[in-house]
Amino acid sequence: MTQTTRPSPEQLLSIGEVSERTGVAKSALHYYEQLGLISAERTTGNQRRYHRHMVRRVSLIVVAKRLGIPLTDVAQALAELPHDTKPTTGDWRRVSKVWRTTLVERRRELERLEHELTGCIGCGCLSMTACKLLNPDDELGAEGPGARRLLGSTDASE
Amino acid sequence: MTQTTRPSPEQLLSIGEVSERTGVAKSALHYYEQLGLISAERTTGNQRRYHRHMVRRVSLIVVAKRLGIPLTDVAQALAELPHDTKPTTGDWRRVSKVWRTTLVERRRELERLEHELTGCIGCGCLSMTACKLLNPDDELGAEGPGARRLLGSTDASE
DNA sequence: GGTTGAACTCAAGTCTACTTGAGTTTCTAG
DNA sequence: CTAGAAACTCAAGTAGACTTGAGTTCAACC
Repeated sequence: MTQTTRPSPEQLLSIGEVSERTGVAKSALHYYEQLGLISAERTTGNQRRYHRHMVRRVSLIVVAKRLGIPLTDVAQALAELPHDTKPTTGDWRRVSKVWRTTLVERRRELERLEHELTGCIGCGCLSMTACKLLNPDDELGAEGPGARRLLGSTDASE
Repeated sequence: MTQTTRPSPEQLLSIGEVSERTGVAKSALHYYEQLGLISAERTTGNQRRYHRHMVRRVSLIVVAKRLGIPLTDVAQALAELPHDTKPTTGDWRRVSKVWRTTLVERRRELERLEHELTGCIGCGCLSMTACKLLNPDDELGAEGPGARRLLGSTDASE
């Protein structure tokens, strides 16, 4: 890649267009801008004009939301991307890696829970103490607050 | 299982104890009760006394929250469990199944995203149109709002 | 050049999920 | 019996993520 793109007009998008393409309400786009997640140029008449690459940022925000990642975290991740210029492959790569790590962590958590639930259903242990999912209280209660078993001990890494 | 438990006093728990065992703040427990997610008996002096099985309900609530499931949905799932008596294996089994379905769905979604991101990282396609994750706009924009590619085409089956 | 749809700003409102505070009562250990 | 910890209720506040509304300005087509 690194195709030497000429400084073309790079057709800018209005907020309405970005909203349509991403499925995100205009008001939400305003909000994201307030939080510094996205940005836009302005016409002489003060209307927003988005670079095409902003659509990608918005898409990533949507994904993150879908995964329950708070906007502040998203902001952190996106902070690595330049607002003003088209992000390079390397830029995206960095962000992708961070994202992927988050995804993998979440998936692991889900799998753990899924496994435990499956176990419960399979073994019919639900009524008694053997079930890890539903009985984190008895053995673990003494260790202090927090449903450790349930949440998995994701202590450090996060 | 199905061990014929005598109608023992079944040591009831105070709100403080439930809070400690589950790691959920007392105020949150009050709140959950308001929403009908949990319930408790009362002493003659009007203090809450929880049955042990309520700890499990709370634990499930915690899990659901962790998965980003809104409390209203949790309420629906828990609606199948009796408040007043100890849920039977069958009761839990039903809830577990619903839960597991949700888990599986979420995990699939994550995996899809993970896969796409991995592809992006692996092939270095991020700069151009081939990347499904970051380019849902160009080809799909014409189809109307919504980041379809990103969210996966969760049309029918699920 | 006028009108109409799209945008703009800024303040306020909404919804979820709780937390905090005030003032009061109950429980439990000494 | 009494002091202090723990609970209780009810109202109000908070934080995140937006939406809604009011009043105003642009932009684009006929």
